[in-house]
Amino acid sequence: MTDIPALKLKHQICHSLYSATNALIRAYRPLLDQLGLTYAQYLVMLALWDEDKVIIKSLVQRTRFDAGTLTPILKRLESKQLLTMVKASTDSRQKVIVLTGQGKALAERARRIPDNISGKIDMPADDAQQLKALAEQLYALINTNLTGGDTE
Amino acid sequence: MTDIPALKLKHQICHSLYSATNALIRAYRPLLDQLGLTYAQYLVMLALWDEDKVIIKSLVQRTRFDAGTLTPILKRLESKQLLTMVKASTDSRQKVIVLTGQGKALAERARRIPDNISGKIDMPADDAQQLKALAEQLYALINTNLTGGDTE
DNA sequence: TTAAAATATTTTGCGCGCAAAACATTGACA
DNA sequence: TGTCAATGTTTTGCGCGCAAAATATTTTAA
Repeated sequence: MTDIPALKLKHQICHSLYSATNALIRAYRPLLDQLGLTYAQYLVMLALWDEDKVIIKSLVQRTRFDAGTLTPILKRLESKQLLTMVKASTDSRQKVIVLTGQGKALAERARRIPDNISGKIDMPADDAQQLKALAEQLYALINTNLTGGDTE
Repeated sequence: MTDIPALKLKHQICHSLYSATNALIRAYRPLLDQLGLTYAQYLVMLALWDEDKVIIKSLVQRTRFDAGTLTPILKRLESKQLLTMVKASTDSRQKVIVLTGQGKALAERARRIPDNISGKIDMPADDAQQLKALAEQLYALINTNLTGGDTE
């Protein structure tokens, strides 16, 4: 058709990244279903298993979720009794996220997920690490050059 | 907290991939806004600029979108007068997607987007190519080992 | 001290992303 | 030839993802 090489779908990094990410989320789904979590909820729980009793702003930074995305996710996790949200005593604008016993206990059941996924996908460890490093690099580059001039 | 190294958010490839992909989509947004397209719509248009007059099933394969996702995207592109959907004469279950004049013309305006993005992000070409290759590899691995046994 | 700016979170509105179910049409084959 | 499975597409329902606006609270500074 309109033969502009740069516009070929096959040349787009974004398409490869996009479809790989979606495929990965799909691969997680059957495992996460067993924990009653979505992929996004799993990422939030990972962050909280690392460290809880944190304010939402901190979770926004660590999970890299948008605040407007995070709020309803936290509400759903709260309604599943995995965490509670309490007003901070020092600054009542803030809310502190605290894992419940159930929330902490879920980590044990999540334990086998990483190996399970690795086994399912079977990418050489070196390649996987490199993919991770390059994705991190891309993320960093985008968020550095973010405030560039309007490319009219 | 629950100190299970494999569950550390920082060790998750999936998180790096996920946040890089979302960041990339955000980076595209201001450019695509000028064309009146979303990111997903842009990927579909890329596929159609490569080749149109194809049935939806073919677009599902090439774009790697779910059929249930593609239908409403195509409807929106149709309502923007960029394409039409006509029943196939040979098999009336199928619908053929045909670009309109406007749809084809939009390729010209989209022409500068790839360079514009590259300039904005400024990742070394080698790294970008490797990232693409690894993402493709991951996609292929997931879709190969897809029908594995239920890892109970 | 009070008005205005800053900060933390929530809400709104729209467009995916996808599993599962529903529909429509065609093909197979008894 | 009629039934039934297969195929192509759409619908449904829910959960993000995110920009922009709204809300609540705190800080700043006049």
